[in-house]
Order: sequence, then structure tokens, then C-alpha cells
Amino acid sequence: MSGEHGHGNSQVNSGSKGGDTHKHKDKHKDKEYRHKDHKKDKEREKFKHSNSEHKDHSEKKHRDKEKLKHSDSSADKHREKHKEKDKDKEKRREEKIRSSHVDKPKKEKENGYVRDTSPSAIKSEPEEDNGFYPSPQHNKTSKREYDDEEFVYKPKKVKTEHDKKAKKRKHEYEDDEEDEDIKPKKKTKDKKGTEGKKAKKEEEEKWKWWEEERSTDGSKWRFLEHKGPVFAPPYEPMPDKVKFYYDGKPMKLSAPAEEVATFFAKMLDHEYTTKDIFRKNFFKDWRKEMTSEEKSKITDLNKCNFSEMNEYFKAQSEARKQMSKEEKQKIKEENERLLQEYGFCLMDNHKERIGNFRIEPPGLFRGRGDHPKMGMLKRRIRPEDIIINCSKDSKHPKPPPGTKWKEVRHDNKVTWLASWTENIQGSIKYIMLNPSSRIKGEKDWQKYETARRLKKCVDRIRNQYRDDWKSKEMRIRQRAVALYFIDKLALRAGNEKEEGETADTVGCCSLRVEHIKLYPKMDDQEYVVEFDFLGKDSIRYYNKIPVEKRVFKNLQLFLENKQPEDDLFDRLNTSILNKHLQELMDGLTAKVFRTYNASITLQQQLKELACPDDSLPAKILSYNRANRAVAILCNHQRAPPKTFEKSMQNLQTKIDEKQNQLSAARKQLKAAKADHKASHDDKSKKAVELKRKAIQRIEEQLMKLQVQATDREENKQIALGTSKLNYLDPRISVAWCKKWDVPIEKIYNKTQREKFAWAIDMAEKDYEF
DNA sequence: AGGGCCACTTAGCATTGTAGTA
DNA sequence: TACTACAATGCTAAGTGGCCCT
Repeated sequence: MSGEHGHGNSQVNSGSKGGDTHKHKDKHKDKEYRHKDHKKDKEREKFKHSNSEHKDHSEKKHRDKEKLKHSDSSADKHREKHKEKDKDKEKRREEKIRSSHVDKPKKEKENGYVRDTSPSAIKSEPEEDNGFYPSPQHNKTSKREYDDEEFVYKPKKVKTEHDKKAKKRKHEYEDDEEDEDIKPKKKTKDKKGTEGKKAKKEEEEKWKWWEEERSTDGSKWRFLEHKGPVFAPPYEPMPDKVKFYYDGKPMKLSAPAEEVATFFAKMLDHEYTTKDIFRKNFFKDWRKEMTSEEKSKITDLNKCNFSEMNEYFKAQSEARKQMSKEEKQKIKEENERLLQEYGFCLMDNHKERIGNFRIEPPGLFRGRGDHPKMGMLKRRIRPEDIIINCSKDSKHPKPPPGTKWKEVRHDNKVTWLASWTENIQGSIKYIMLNPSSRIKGEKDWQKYETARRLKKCVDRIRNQYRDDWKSKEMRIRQRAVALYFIDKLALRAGNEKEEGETADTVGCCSLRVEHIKLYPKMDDQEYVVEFDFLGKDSIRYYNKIPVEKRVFKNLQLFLENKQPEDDLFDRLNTSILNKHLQELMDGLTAKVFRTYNASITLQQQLKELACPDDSLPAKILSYNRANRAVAILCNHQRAPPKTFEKSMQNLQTKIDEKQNQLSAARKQLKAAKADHKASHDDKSKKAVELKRKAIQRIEEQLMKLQVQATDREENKQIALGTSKLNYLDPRISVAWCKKWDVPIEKIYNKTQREKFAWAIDMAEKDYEF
């Protein structure tokens, strides 16, 4: 198989198909399909169900597990568990930290990038490509297992580029480059202690971390100082005039119960407050907040009337909209102040933007899709729940007066500044840096380098899995077929999930028999596989693709003697698959295929759609189309904007108007020409020219509008943002912009330009992914 | 091997900001 | 000046995958 992929037949969705054609196994009939189609939510509703029984979901494989496990309210248990284990964990963590400080494993340097080579991390291959990290020495270390000519050819380009940059850096950053660190590296700094601060501030905005060397050990930073998170504002009780009614009678609620009631009241317009699970979960958690008196009175949610509360909130938001300019300005300034104070941290001598410095406010949990925990109370996070992470020698953030942090730790092996345990799933939430930060950017860059390394060996890997389709061992065949899907269809890996804890969604390795259908013949195609399942965020994946005969036969084999709810790949999971991938290429995991295929698709598409003579809007349309091809491949869908039809109409009206304008202008030109013919004077000649220009302008405008219409129509249900942000090597786009003279602003907005600053700075027009 | 924990990326939708228009 | 439509940003849920322990 060559790099060529049959992505074309990937189909985003099938319109209304979801509900009708789905064969509804009893146990899945209550699935909520979040596929996007033309229907209004209400119409979709008929495919959603009201009641759900997750308990009989279990497959054989999971049944045993289930017995050992609680099936009820995990949240509290999680909390307990955490408490119990805290001590244990702490010990472990401390050991971890200590050991990492003490026995610094020796490091191996590769092209400016230094890898951890502690025993567990020793690999036979360099992890990064030549030229990954700029460095004067640029010494190629070990020989690669599967070099190809590209390996020889490409770095040359990259190298010169880097050398250039390296020189530039010398000038620009001489004074600023080094951080005061706990353990100085080869170069010295120290003079900066005095003058560094000011210079630094000026340079801060354009700090080019990508021209610096990365840290040599596993540590993520050497110095970290921040002010801690911003907590959600405290609850403000309802004014007395806003009543809650139970069974028709007004009832004053205690503050805690009232607060939770307001969460429900705020969502009243949302359709999911009508769902049984949502209501059940909410009511259960609400009752926990009630006084015993309230508890005994309020026994039926159906008798609760929140509508006055609901109207109150609506009025509030209306009032907010109606606020005067000055008031709005004031709020804006206050936000800005908060941002300035809490929105930044100091990491290794650079001021970096924090991604989410506000703690999530309490509210009702709404998972995506058919989530068993929807409606549960997401509790308020207090300082006592927060673990702070910062350097020992930094000014530690102060907890709000009268409170304490849960813990302050100094772990530079992680990137987060603060964390807490959330009560719905018992998972940990983090406060981390913005994507524009060094720490995120380096990781992102590295991700694309890994994908580029896959490019070099993908043929070998493809050949291998094709061979494996013939293996004597079932597990190998399953692994090979799964990998084929991941590669060809860009499916996600598909980790196992705990049943009943989350919506029932799957990825490749967790596909079940019921998710595929085999058609030996379909229309004029042979060996067609139909996929129909809910993926991440309960987004439907529906696709029919012809596969190779051997794959088809294998699938038939995997399906033998299985029930619909059985795993398709019963001898496979993501851990097995990733272990195998790791052997094929250092750093290779299932998700790398998604990155690789997305980026390579963009590059190919851009090449194919290239048309030098196109106008700027046409070029951008081409870009968007290439981007769209990727979004379709990755199944990035969105709900059609609510105002879609209308906005299309508006656009059409504009187009019609423009066309009228055009014909009018043409008439005028004709008249002007006639006039000129008659008079032959300069004035009339000028008039003709003027008219010509006007027509040209109008034509351009019309074209622009038409392009816009096409683009919008094609984009109706497809979200481009996700792939642009997470899967497409930004250097491809930057190079394309440079090559075709398209301003980068047409492709990336401000945030995106900040995130991809490294790529914008370093990619030249001949960059090859 | 498998489970649990943890850290981090990826995801769509809701809210907010803003530019263009009436 | 208000409105409106779209873009940008914010929010947080839901994935992936590494590591450690049993």
C-alpha cells in the first residue's frame, strides 16, 4: 500500500439515517445519537429515549469485573479511596521526586534535543529527527534502523535554517537567554541577575523558546511561581421575592438547598432537564443538600416549581445585556485586572499565560451523549481541595483568608500549577499553561516530529500489518486488522471504559460486533464494511468502505460465534496494540497515525488543489477544502449552526444583488463606450476606464461572495477548528501561505498564531511534512 | 496481564466579542 | 445606536497513554 489512502469514501454522516436504520438491539435502544444532521433537536429527540438501563449492558468479559466493583455512586467512594491512599501516594510521589533529583540518569544528546536515557527509557533509536532542535553541533548520533533518502536530504534544508536562526539568536538573546536555574548547564548566565529583569520584560512577548535548548532531564521546569487559582464567586441567595414553590405553595429554602435548586432552575429551558436520568440524579444529589425538614417535605421533583427562579435569571442576563457602556467597561476592566494578577505565572524566568486559572464553578454535571451521571451535582471547590504546585524557592500562592490549601508541592516533573479532584468521576483536574507557552509548544512540536518519523517508516509498517493478516495467531490478525482501520480510517485507539460510569462510546480496539456490518457485495463494490458507532463525545461515526478481501475474511472470522455485544477484537486492547507499535517505531502509538494521516492529507490536498492563478479568496477556499478533507477523515462534526439556513439565504440575496449591480454596471459601460465613440474626447475615455474598473471590482466582489457561499455550504456540518488546532502540522500551513503569498492571518486567527508562533517563525515555503 | 492512578491532549458546545449593517 | 451574524474565546468533558503495583 502506498501513501495513498482511500479516504474519499469517508462519509461524515448519513443525514437522518441514525435513528431509522439502526437496528435497535434491546439493550442499546436508548442510545443517544449525537450525529449532526438537518433535523432540529426535537426531531432528533425521537431517537433518544427516556429511560435507560445500563446494568444489563455488560459483556461477558466485564461481568466478573462488575461483581467486584461497586455499581453505585462512585463519587463518594472515590473520595474515600483517595483519602485512604493519600498517604501512600504521597510517599510514592516523594520518592519519585527525590530519586529524580538524586540519581540523575545520564543523558544522551541528540541534535540539540536531549533524551532521558535512564534504564527504562533506553531505546535503540534516537527519538527525534535530525534537526528537531536547533543546535550548532548538529551531530547525528546513532544510525537509524530504517533510513531512507529523505533522511539524508531533508535535514540539509532544515539545518541551514536552523543555523541561521541560531546566529540570530546569538544577537538578540545574548543577555536574556539563560535562566537562573537551580543547576546551571554548560553555559553560564549569572550576569543577568542584575539587569536581566528589565530586558526580559521587553523581550517577553517575542521570546523564541524554540531557539533554545530543551532541558536535559525529565524535568519540565526549574522555577515556577504563580498566584494560585481564582475561585468561583460565592453563592448569592435569591431575593426574597423570587419564590420557589413546592406542590403549588411557596417555600423558603435553606441556602445550600436553594443554591442547588438554582442550578436546576437555570437549565429549565434545556431539554435534558426532562430526562429521567438527569432528574433522578439531580434530585438525589439535591436532597443531600437539604435540611432534614426540607428533605421530608420535598419528596417529588415533579411537584417542584422553579419557574420564578428561572425567570429571575433570564431577567438578570437581559439586564446584563442592557447595561450601559460604562458598566460594561468596568466589568471588563475588572476581568482584565484578574487576568493580569492571576492569569500569568513565572516559569523559568519567563512570564507565561495560564490556560485556565479559574476554578470550575459548581453546577449540574451534563456529560455528552447518554451519560449515566448527567444531572449530578458538581460540588463547589474550596481551597482545601486544591493542591498547589510551584518551586520551593518561589513565593507560594496565598490561600484566601481563613483557608488553607490541601497541599503545596514542588514537583517539576509535571507541568500543572494546581489540581483538584472532581467529584463526578473522581478524576483530577488541572490548571495548566496556555497553548502558546513554551511547555505546551515544545510538546506540540514534538508530536509533529513523531508523526514525521512515522512518515518515514509507514510503508514498512503497512507491509507488516498486511503480512500479519495472514498470521496463524488470532491475536496478531486482530492487531493487524485494527491497525489497518486506525491507519486507513484514522480511528481512535479505543481504550476500555468502565461500564455505567460514562456514555457508551467506543474506539477501534473497543469496537463491538454490533458496530460493523459486512457486505460481500454492495452495489458495484466488493467487501464493504459498514461502521456505525458512537465515538468520543458520542459523535456518531458512520462510514461504508470497501476493504481488501483478506481484511474482510478476517472480520468474518472475528465475528464467528459472537453476540452483538461482544468485542470485535477480543484478543486486543490498546495496551497490546501500543506495545506492538512501540516496537515498530520509537514513540509510536495509535494516536500518531491520526496526526500523521491528518497532516499528510492536508499536504497532499494542498498540492492537488494548488492553482497559482487563483485569486486570494479562491486560494483560501482551496485551503479550507484541504482542511475539510482532514476534518472529514477525522470525523470532526458540528451541529449545523442554528441560523444556518437563514444566513445562507442572506448570502444568496447579496449574491443576487451583486449580480444585478454587475449587469447594471455593464450597461453603463456600454453607454460610456458609445459615448466615447461619439465624442472621442479624453473625458469620455476616462469614463470608460472608470466603468471598466467598476465592473472588475464588482466581479471580484461577486466572486468572493460566491466562494464564501460554497465554503459555507460545504462546511455546514464539519468543524475545521479541531483538526487545525490539534492534527495539522502548522508548518504545512505556514509554508503554504508563504508559497502562495497568502497572509497568515487568513488562515490563523490571533490565538492560533500565538499557539503556532514557533511554526510561523521557522517554516519556510519549501517545508515538507 | 491487568487495574488504578495520573498527566496530558483532544473535543464540541456555550458564551462573549466584534465588525458590519440597518 | 441598536442589531445581528459570525468569529473568537472560554469551558470542561472525554479521550490517550505512561507508569507503577499486584
